[in-house]
Amino acid sequence: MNELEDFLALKHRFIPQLSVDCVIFGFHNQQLKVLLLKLKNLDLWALPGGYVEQSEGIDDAAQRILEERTGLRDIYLEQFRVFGSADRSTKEFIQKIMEVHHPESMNEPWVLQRYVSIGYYALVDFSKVNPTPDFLSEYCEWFEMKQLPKLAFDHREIIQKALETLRITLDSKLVGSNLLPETFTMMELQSLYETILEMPLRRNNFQRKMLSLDILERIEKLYTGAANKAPYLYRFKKS
Amino acid sequence: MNELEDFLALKHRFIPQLSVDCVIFGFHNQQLKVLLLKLKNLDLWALPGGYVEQSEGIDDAAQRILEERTGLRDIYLEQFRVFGSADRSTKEFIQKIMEVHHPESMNEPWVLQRYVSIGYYALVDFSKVNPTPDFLSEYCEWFEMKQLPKLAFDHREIIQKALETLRITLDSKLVGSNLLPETFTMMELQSLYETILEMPLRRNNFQRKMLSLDILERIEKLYTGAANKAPYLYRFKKS
DNA sequence: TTGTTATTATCTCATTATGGGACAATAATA
DNA sequence: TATTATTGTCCCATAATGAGATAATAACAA
Repeated sequence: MNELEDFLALKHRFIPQLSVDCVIFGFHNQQLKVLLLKLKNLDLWALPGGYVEQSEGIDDAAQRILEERTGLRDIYLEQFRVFGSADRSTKEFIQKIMEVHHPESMNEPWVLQRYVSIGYYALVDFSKVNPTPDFLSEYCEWFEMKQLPKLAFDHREIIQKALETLRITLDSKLVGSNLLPETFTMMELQSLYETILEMPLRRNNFQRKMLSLDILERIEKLYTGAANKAPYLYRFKKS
Repeated sequence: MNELEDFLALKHRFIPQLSVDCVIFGFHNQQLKVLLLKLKNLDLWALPGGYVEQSEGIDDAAQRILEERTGLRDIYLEQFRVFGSADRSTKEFIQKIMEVHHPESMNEPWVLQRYVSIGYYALVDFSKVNPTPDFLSEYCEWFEMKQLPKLAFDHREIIQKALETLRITLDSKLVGSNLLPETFTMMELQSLYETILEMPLRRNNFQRKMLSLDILERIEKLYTGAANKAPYLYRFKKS
């Protein structure tokens, strides 16, 4: 547990009582997924998160945390809300975690304090992510939004709010260019929208709308071997 | 300066390095206004702000700050962004303030530290506000958005971001019911929208849109004494 | 009383956007 | 060569929006 001791020793490096939590969205097999960490010795999962260094901007802190968990740089990132109700991180809960990990540090006031957490959501290309646990966790895995495991603190609420924000900004933020691979079919783009919005869309009208935005380039056809007309591949115009 | 000493003595009451800044919008004489504080002994104005108590939710802290500056309770409030770049509050700047106020406290590390600030915007009925300075300020006054004075820190940027957020959420948030008095004419509502959006709107189409939302109740006519047709008064339906 | 004037409240019509069905094109397979 | 499962378009009814035109009316002037 040397890592943990180092961590506690370095407390002056960080802004106290302030954390950053990241909801990392990916899209795979027609489903929206979230990257989560399994906490060591506990039957609980948590969002990738961390603290803000004294000389570090909050967006930089989020990018650093994201890079550590995914291996990716310059990820698409949006601050969406601060979670700071008085009762969100109960001492009892943190205490439970600390007992298992490091009984001596139970009285360490720093980790038992109440935290205000800045919520970010990130959009990543699922296929490019290399999930990496941190020193508090054993695994780092993707979960379907529909089948989230038991989550620590108010992390379920944070994920929910992130999704709501994503829905609202879906049209204005060109979400597809971050969640899909370089090239994709119109059907894949549509099913991404359908998954996020949780509602069916009409093929014809969706295509009309997307093409009218003038943000897509049509590339060659994709021959999948299926017994039907081959769909076009698209990519987002870079501008 | 006893108040200031009390304030510094009570530092353990608050979450360190975290502040709340409120952009309080009002509407008067067809103009959008912001409530600002004149800092004592400095040619600078600042947003109403404060700190979060250890046992207080961040929204509660914002409401408390708002009540202290306006005398109003249960104000309409939205969290809109966190300002936390590494260089936003330079030590030099705070030091300048402290020199004037209280030379002994210059070395007080607490107030010289870097701050992360949660930005809220509030919508209030201009006519009901009783502007009240805090212990760091001499005056508390309304300013037109178009004629802001010299502002401390990054407060001009904070105000700008608040206005942008207000514009984007204008349609979904029924802004009028918070910025206008109980009853108002359609023209007043329209000029509120025009002021926020900074663009002219057409009378006929604006009225059609507003009435179609089914959120307004038409009351009696307003006889102003002007030599023309008297406009109807409206109020927002309560539901 | 009877215009006159400045607004306010509606109406109308063209244009654009959206919802929803229909149909032709086509890649593999029978 | 016909069949099948999709994909890419087209068309039309309806709804929303932009923009001008017209009617109503409160005070005032003649």
